[in-house]
Amino acid sequence: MKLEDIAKKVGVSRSTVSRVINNQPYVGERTRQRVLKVIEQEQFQPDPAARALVTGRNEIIGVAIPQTTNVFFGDNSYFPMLLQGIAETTIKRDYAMLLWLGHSHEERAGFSDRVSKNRQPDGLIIASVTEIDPLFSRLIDIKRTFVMVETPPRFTELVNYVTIDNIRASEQVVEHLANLGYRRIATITGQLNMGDGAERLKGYKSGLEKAGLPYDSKLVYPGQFSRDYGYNGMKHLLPFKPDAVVCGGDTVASGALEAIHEVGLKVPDDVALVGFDDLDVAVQSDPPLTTIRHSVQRVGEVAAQLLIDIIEEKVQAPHHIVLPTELVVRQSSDPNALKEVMYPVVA
Amino acid sequence: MKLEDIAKKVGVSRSTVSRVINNQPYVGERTRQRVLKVIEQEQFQPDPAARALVTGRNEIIGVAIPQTTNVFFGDNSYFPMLLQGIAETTIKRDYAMLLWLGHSHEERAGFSDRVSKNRQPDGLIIASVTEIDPLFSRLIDIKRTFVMVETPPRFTELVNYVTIDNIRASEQVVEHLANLGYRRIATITGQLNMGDGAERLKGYKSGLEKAGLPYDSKLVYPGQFSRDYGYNGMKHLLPFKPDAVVCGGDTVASGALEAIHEVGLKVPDDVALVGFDDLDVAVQSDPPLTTIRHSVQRVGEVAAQLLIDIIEEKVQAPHHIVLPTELVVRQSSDPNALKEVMYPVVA
DNA sequence: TTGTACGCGTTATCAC
DNA sequence: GTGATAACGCGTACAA
Repeated sequence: MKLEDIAKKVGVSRSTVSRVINNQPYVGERTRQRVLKVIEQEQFQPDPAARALVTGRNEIIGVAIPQTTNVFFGDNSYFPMLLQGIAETTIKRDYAMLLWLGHSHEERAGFSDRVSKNRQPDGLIIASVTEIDPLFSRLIDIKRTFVMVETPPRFTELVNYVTIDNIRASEQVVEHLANLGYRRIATITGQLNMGDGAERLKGYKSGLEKAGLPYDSKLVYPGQFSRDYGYNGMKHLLPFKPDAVVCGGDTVASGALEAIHEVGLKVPDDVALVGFDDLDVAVQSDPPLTTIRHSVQRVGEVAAQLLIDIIEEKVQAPHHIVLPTELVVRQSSDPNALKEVMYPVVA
Repeated sequence: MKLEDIAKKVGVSRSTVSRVINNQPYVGERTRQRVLKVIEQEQFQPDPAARALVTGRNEIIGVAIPQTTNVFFGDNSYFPMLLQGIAETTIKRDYAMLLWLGHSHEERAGFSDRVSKNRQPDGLIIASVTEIDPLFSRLIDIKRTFVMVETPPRFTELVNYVTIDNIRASEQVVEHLANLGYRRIATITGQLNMGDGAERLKGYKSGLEKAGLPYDSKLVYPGQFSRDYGYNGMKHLLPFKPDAVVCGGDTVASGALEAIHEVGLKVPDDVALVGFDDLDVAVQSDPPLTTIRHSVQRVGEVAAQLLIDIIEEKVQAPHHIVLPTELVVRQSSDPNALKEVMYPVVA
């Protein structure tokens, strides 16, 4: 079935049918109805390739995640949630979503090539990009439309991005701990060549400053967003006797917790612990983790909205969006925090 | 830049350039080299839309996951791994991957519509489909090329699929427990209207039979692949005094473990516990879970290979592939099982 | 071995 | 309001 077949069936020309399909004016109401009826009858859908050839658009957005090893598998709910958010928007706006995943045993250049050479998507969302990622500069070079999740490593002003307020959130964490009387506040960071990791450290520092506490580099362990970095980081920090540890992520904190328990110390009595992201593991930990809650799903949703708006020229690029966060206090920092129920009880 | 521009630059015709690009014969070696050089210089890539219009192919495979609430977020590493496996193959075969995620607050019909009406992908992989899913029948109706992950709910013989040997695996679990002397072996199943869930129950039953143990419906709790179903299921089973529980998945088992601990019983002393899938949670549990190991990633990889082979007519449909599994014995069923090290130790 | 000419299904641009 | 016709960029028989 093609446009012309429909036209013949209705007794009008191709152009009229095309107008109806694309909701264009200059079609009589009666004609429009007759056309719509036949389209419905025949379950007709215009050929996307033919349409793309002439319009230059595919109604597809691409999503590229270069770092699967750390992000995809480490924080194992970050990624599905981001995708879910993006999907939410693509459904609403009637787009499809093309996905690229980086490979551990593949050079960055290869990934960058695959993604940037493919012209099928009308624009891209890229996440978890490090400072040195070639994809980033490449996309800028070839002037591809894209939106970053997290703050861009460079050209910050020129690039479209959606992120959460990492700096403010970390400041809040430090403030919370300082208010509870903690004085030797250490940190195990996330990956520092990524936007989120770097900003959370930045917030930790400015938080200390605002609280009037000294900054001590011995209390800073540069890590990555994974459980084993948390474990190793904590082992490293323990000799320096921190009374509280701010972690770059909840999985990091869960590793740190393991290390603390291993040496027989208690949380929060001996050491307070704070995560970031409010993943499942934060609630499932014993004790549950104080953390920063934010909606990864919402970030994905908004990033996709922004990208599509840019593609359809509804907003002007560059555009920056910073989404809010919320401090969630649990027992890992405050023994008096409200307890939450974990599972539904049997009736 | 189009085909013709390259042709002009080299001083040959469009067709010659096209032949070079598509590795066709009847091009002089000298000419071929000259063309390749200019293509390289200009970083030329043929317009995918134009190409698709004439070939009818896009080099895109679609991936559809209707059930995000349970599968996507519940078993939070199942999904990323499946995608990672599919991605592995698409990279190798030079395909791209179009992703559809179902929405909790969307009727199944809507999802089914979106996926089946989109003609961009050359074929589809569908996962986690229940018996009643309209997508399944729809795809058959419109004769779309697709490969299922898990055993299809109906028309099993006619549908392409890749799955693991769930039945044999469950039998092995029961055999293992019976050998250790357990006699009242209960089960908390996965979702029974999905292939994996149903087959694992089937294997549990035939396993009992082979072990010469009686089947008791009181010892079967029909659940879903999630932690709270495990918790509730275990609460329900406890009054019937099982001495071992076979769970439909590791997350289910981890919920069951919680319930067992809550009433002050010990694993495996009072009740043995076995999971399925060998997710991270299986190792992280205390005690670590005996489980069935299989590679979800491999399933994805093979499913994509099969699909692309079918698209390119390298194999004939329908085609069925069953991948092997491995029983991993840990402390949750056998106190004498070897202990594994969880984290790398600080140097 | 190379070039010519046509077709793929749609949208855009004109006339009517 | 409606209909003819020219693009869009590429693959491919067929002719040279």
